[in-house]
Amino acid sequence: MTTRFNPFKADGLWQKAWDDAGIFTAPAASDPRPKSYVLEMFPYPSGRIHMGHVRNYTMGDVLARYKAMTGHAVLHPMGWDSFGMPAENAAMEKKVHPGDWTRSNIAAMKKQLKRLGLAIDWSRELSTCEPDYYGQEQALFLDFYKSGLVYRKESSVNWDPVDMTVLANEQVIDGRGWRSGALVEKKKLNQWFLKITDFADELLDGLKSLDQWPDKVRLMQENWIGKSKGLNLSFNLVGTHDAIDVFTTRPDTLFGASFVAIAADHPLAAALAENAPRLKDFIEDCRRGGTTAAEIETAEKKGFNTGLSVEHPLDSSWHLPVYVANFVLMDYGTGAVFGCPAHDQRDLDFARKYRLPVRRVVADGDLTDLEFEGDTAYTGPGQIVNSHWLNGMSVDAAKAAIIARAEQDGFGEGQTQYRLRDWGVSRQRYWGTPIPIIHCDFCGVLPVPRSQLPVTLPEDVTFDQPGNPLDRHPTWKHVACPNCKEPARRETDTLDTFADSSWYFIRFASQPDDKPFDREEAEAWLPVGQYIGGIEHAILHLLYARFWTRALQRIGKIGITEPFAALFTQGMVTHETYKSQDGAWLSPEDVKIAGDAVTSLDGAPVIRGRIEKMSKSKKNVVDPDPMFDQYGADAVRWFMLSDSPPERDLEWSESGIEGTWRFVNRIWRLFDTLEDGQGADRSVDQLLHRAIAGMASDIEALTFNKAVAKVHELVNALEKAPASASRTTAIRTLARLISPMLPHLAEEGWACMGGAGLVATQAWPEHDPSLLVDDEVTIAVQVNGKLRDTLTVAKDLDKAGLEALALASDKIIHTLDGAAPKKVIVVPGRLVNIVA
RNA sequence: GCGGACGUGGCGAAACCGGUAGACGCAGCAGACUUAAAAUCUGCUUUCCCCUGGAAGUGCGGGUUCGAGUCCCGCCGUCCGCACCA
Repeated sequence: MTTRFNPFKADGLWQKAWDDAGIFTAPAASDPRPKSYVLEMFPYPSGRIHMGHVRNYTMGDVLARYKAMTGHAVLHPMGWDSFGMPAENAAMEKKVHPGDWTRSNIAAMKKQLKRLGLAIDWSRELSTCEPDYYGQEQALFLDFYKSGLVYRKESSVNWDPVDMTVLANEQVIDGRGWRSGALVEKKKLNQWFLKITDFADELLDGLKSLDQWPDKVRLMQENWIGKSKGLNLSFNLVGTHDAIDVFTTRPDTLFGASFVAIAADHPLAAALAENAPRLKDFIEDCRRGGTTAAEIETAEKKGFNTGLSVEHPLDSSWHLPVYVANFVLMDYGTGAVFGCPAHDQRDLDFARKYRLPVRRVVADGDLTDLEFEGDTAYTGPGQIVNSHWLNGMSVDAAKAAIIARAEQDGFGEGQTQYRLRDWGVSRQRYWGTPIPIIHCDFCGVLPVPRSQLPVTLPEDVTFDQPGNPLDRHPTWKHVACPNCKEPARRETDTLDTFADSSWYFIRFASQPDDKPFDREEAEAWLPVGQYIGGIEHAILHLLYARFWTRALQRIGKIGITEPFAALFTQGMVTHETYKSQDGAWLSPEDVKIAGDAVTSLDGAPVIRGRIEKMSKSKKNVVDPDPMFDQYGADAVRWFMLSDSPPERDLEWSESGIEGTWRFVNRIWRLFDTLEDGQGADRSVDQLLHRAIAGMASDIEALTFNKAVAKVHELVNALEKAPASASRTTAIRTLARLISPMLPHLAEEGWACMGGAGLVATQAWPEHDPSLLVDDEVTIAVQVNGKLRDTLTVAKDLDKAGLEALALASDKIIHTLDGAAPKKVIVVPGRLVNIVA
């Protein structure tokens, strides 16, 4: 008699068995087996896990379990990225302490993750909001400080005057604070920076070595770093001894210059504005615009003629007007440009508007006239024209020639610019790592002595008024100066939470009490063998982590350069969205779907929205707990791995999970009704060994959907196969094959079939290569490239034999209808194509 | 605007180096078992036609090739990233 698989019993039972046996505890770094460090991006403890987490962690889990079965020493840890704003928002809204809120979220999510049956070494669990983690981060910060990788500088920030806080760019919506709705101001504050720009070239070059990263991510980082080579040159201001420094990547177009433009924030603009109210108004106008993408896109090129002129560096009698222009950025290059309208679209727009000369200096094909027609700048390659001694050169040769001349004559020098800026890490917030610095009126800025680390956050804080609770805490910031012992103040800024996630993978590999990590132990595990996470971290997190690792290398703390050898970015889990007539979002639990009609539970019509990433705000989230209750962990895991390629989005569907539940039970029936068969069945042997080989390569390539299909094929065949020793072996082996993906079912089946020990600790089965090839193959016979017949032949039948057989086929004779073949192409083992 | 990815049945997809398009799954249809339902099992399921067969077919239009979903050129569409970066 057959039974149904009972996940409610099996899940807990086997999870406990794994825990008791301690099989997921990573071995010591000295373990001689090849190391495999599998890591998924650690979660922010928002409260509940969602299907996106489930998908992410299931993928990593399959790989970790597979690696263990293939003889690797596996490190597969989990932790919590637990500092950050949501905890402070919760504190304001719900009057709970950020620490309490965070820790209870962690407890709830950990419970949910455990239900998934993940092969995680929980003994290495870490949480970035705990002093044993952030204290070590402070030690690293001080190491960087001592090595000159940290500095403090006045910098302008988005300031919300109502909440009295600094806002990140993404928190500024249409120029207003996302929470308060107040108009955001630019404010100058002293802020801490990490010198990521010191590593700009290395971070760029290093991308080349990351051949197991998606090209897309490497390209995004390359663009983000934004290296460009050009010339820094000076334009002397007519009638003064001052000059305007300009950066250009097109020095070859210098003879096409018709104006110089400076940014509204340029010091010269500010100086001129003091005596020119209209210029002052214009500068104000520039500052206001340009906060949103839409505004920038539609922004008109606008300028203000300062009345000043500069000398052309190659001809001092040639004077160019100086404008303040809204499209020139202060924080790129020198904050000033020269305009060559014929060969730059922005400059052309500007020149047409202010009726400035447009001189062609690069030939567009046969077009060499000095006067440039039209409103589309020519930015392509060509020969230099109308440029005196540069004429006839290519663009590249002219660039080199001008740079050489500039350096020789002293009006400029070749330079490389980066879009990348230093990493501002100061946050005027409570729930983050305190920056371990003391400000003394007499001794200046001093690091907190090592013996006083960690600098812990005070517990008794309030969130009932705006501003940083650390700053207004009655006692916390008041300390004695470590140098002169006079009263001094703690730094009240905390570190950007991206700092926390920039080294957690090192702390996972090695977590001594007295230092951030042990070098030898960390190097034994690192770099991470496979890192898995969302594409949304393609730039910031991954770039900061790469920087942090290099910084540690530079100061001699670690010997690795790149933290993540292989990166995989998985797709999102999506779900249809629903809205009621009055525009409120409805959760999938609140709607009924009957065919095309969707109604709420009480029958009111519902508007069907787009399929979108699951998010709380749109209520299209599906909580995994009820799924575990109904189907068990394995059906949920299986669904997450099925159908959609892992890098693509996966649409959650109720019918999909039901299908996986049925399949789980079909496998169970194979295990449950297994009987000892007699005799070999070569076709079953072949199927099994093909599945073994195919699944191994699919799992290694993370194409889990294909591995799933192979399990389906094997199971379909085994259900139909007559009893034989081969079938019995195949079903026993199946338990090992599914163990990475369906670990609970595999254990239950393994035990039910009398297997010794835990299937999770078994070796991945070896495949016999001789069983992967057939003795007979089916080959296609085409006439003029169209399939007309298929033949089943011995696999090594030679060309002549194939040709003869093909030409003898009734169907082919019929198709040819007496015509003589002009040519016959034979690909042994594949096809015969007859050209008639 | 710049950069990138993608486009295959009703749906999710597969197709390795250019060699039998649609494996596998979902949904659907028909049947078996059942008093009935659930569960399970069997079969069918790209479209069209003059249906023991044949034709067309991988967003559209061209090209290379004995042969193109796959390579090349040009469009169209969708999605993503960056965004006045000199």
